[in-house]
Amino acid sequence: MRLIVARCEVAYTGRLSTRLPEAVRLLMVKEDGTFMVWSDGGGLKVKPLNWMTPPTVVEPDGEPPGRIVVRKRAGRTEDVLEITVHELLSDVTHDMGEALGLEKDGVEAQLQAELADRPEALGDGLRLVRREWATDIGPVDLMCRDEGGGWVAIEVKRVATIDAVEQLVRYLERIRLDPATASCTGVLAAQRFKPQALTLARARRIRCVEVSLEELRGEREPELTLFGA
Amino acid sequence: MRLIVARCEVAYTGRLSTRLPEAVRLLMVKEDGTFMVWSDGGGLKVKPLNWMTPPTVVEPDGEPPGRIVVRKRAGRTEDVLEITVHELLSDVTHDMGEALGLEKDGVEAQLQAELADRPEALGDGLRLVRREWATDIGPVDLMCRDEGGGWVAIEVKRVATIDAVEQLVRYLERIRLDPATASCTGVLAAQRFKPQALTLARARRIRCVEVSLEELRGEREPELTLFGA
DNA sequence: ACTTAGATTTCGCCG
DNA sequence: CGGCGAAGTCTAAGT
Repeated sequence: MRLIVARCEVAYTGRLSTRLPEAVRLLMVKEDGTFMVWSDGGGLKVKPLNWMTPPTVVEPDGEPPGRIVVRKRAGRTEDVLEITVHELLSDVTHDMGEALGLEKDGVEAQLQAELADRPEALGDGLRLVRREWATDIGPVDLMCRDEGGGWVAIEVKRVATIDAVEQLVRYLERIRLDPATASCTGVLAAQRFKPQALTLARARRIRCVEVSLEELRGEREPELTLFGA
Repeated sequence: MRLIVARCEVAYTGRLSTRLPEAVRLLMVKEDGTFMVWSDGGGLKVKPLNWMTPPTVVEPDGEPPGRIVVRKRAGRTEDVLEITVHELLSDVTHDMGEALGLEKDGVEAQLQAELADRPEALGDGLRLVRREWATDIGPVDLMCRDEGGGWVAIEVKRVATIDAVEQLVRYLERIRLDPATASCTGVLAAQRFKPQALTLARARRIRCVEVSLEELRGEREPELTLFGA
């Protein structure tokens, strides 16, 4: 990885056009060809001011002179990042070797897996029939049956937005076309609910259940929050 | 800005839990308190492996010893980034001073502005009534009237997805509740249309019009593409 | 190669 | 401060 600190201006043209006035910035060039421009503040926090993902071509390869140009083919057009260097303050390269990937735990997939193991957390007597139940517009996360044998389609989200409600409604439309599942009801399960989602869900007769990984894993008492009827 | 290169392991607990095995990585600490962990490759390109946005507390402040802990209050819980340093390879700080913001040109706001100036690009005789026409669930981008005086609600997107169609349909539902605009029709304008969006738009009787900034600005001939009827 | 959906999305705007 | 919607979203997975 190469780290260049320089007083410079930056111009980008591609999907849009941007310009950065002269200031001291960090130019970060990763081994894979990723190129990024960072400032110390300026509103953006975790996102670079400008960037280009591989495959990139950087000119020139050697000492940074007055100008660095990064290019990339993007369909029929070309993306160009043009850096005018006014003063070079630092230029170091570090060999960082191989890096193993990031292990994650707690994303939506885990939530779905836990709910598949304990569907009763979403309603008394619920039994799992299938994960990823196919419809012709995509799979519903969980398909269950309740105590009375009724079908229940379940959509799982980390954060439930208005779009999640619409998505489940679309699935239900399709599922109910089949006489065998014509009376299927819908449940939206999420760690967090946006108010608009709750409002729309009520109008669409979707039941909402707030869940948490800790509770599902039995680390906490299940203080189930049910919205709507 | 402080740049630390070190062989280290990283553990994060917060909204989820992650772990990074021992390897050489870049620790980037911005003046505003943003903390990031970078590797040279590893799949992720423009996103850090781990990060924490301000306000953060970093312990300790001085020389990085065997351990660096970054903390942040996040509602009722706490986010923690714990870095075990096995070997310090570099630790430099650069004063980057003030940096002016990024000037952008070509995003959705521009597209909406151009269409507000030339609504006829979306249909013969269209005249703008108001931008950001308010409904009780949010504003429609453009409200127009056609040659016959009929109302036309227009949603502008850079890329039109199925969600954009749903959004416009929700607006139309509300607009049509008012007898004065009960016959309002809908137009979805975008630079690019996803196939699913076109299919759903046809079913929902939303007209789709492909537009481009260049054409709207008169830099190219308007070779209008109309989808559906 | 293209499309779809999730993300510790991030980020800006407006209430 | 919190909700809402755009983003050069980015990224991974499926087709």
